[in-house]
Amino acid sequence: MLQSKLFTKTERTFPKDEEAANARFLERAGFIYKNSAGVYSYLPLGWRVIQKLVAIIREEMDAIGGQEMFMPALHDKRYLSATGRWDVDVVFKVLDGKNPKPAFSLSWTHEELITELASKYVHSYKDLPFSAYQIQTKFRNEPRAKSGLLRGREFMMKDLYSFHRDEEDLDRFYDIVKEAYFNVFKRAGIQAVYTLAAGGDFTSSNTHEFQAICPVGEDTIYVCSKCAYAENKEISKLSGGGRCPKCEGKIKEEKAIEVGNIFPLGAKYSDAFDLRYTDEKGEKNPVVMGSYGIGVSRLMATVVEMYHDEKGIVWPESVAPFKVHLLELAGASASPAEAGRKSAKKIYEDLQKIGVEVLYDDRKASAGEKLTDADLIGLPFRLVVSPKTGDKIEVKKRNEEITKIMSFEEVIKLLGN
RNA sequence: CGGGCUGUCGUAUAAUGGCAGUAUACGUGCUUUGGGAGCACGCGGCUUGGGUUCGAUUCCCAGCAGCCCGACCA
Repeated sequence: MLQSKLFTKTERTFPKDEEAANARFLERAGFIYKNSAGVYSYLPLGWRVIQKLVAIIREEMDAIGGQEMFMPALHDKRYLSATGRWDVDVVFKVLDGKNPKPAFSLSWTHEELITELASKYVHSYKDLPFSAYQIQTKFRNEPRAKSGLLRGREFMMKDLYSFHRDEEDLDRFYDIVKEAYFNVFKRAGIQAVYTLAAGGDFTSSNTHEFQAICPVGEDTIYVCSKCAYAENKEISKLSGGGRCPKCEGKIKEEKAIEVGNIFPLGAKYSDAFDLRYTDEKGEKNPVVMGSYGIGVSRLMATVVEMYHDEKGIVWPESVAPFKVHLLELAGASASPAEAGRKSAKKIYEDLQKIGVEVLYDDRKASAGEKLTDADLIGLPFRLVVSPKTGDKIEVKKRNEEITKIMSFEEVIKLLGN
């Protein structure tokens, strides 16, 4: 992509009032735009990051047999009424201009919808198990949106739902999802702690959360410094300085961001929508369900919280909007052929040919501005072409201080893996 | 929802009960070019409503909005 064509621009200053690093950097660098508190637009750079995360999540969900689908954001009142969740505080209710009372809500979760639609197709034990997921917008009227993308009123979520004949089969799949989730977070550069937690409005069972330890996190967890066993403070009887119930290791209290969770739902939703199957003996049984969420936009914010320095974001390669930031400093394109060197434009085109994603800063701007922007935007590799580099290219990794001078062939070798 | 802080050009800020200034961004021109270049000219602003006052961007009250703390939080 040509940076001169990118319609967004970086700001010279941080947004006032914002304290969370993800809000400060993502807004300043032009990844997101705040329309209202907790309501954001994803701009071209930010949307590419979301797409990288979505691709990772999709691969891991597909790998465990999850079937991708897409459900409505507009929910008829009958769905939430069936489970008593119509009057939950966070529900946005929609007036349609004719009916004086709201008859629809905006999607805050999809258990009701998928359970009802599953009841159309599931009749026999032969139809089980299966799982389906979607990546969609959730709306929750949070009493206090905060910390940039960490707690929004509108946000993006991957939600997976699984359907089983009994608890044993649910438990089996639960562990499979657990491993898939660890893969997702690891690939995104996030080390997550598997944490025992409560189920809130979703289930009365204990649940598990994937917590990224981080000072701006809203949750408090107790985690064993030896075996990483963890419990959320909201249900825990542990305390900081205590001993781990599993291995006697020392328990530490940590602030953490909940980046994902997995819930055993039992038959709560199946009962509400009469989702039952006939077993081998001809008897009808309720379908046992699980639901599994990953906050995609929150995950993006978490990556920024984990990977930034005073100059800007330091994207892990797996989720960076582009792999390479190619800077052409003034004078470099004066007469490349004459000087016997490859023009920045040619380098840009050749890298694209071999599939390297490049943001090419072809703007008429000072060296200082381009270098500062490169640090702020934070792509993994910075290539500089200038009169000083001659027929070579200067290469710097965003997460390292050293710069190297390389030939184009050496750059290809470095990037082409 | 309770508490606190804050609302001034696009952005970030200053001052002020009576002409609202600076930086940057933006436009034009010229000169520049390795860590947010220089000069000149230009464009552009006081959150809304009420009150006090001869006069309010400024003081007071309320609303709205944003951030932070708390409550809440799959």
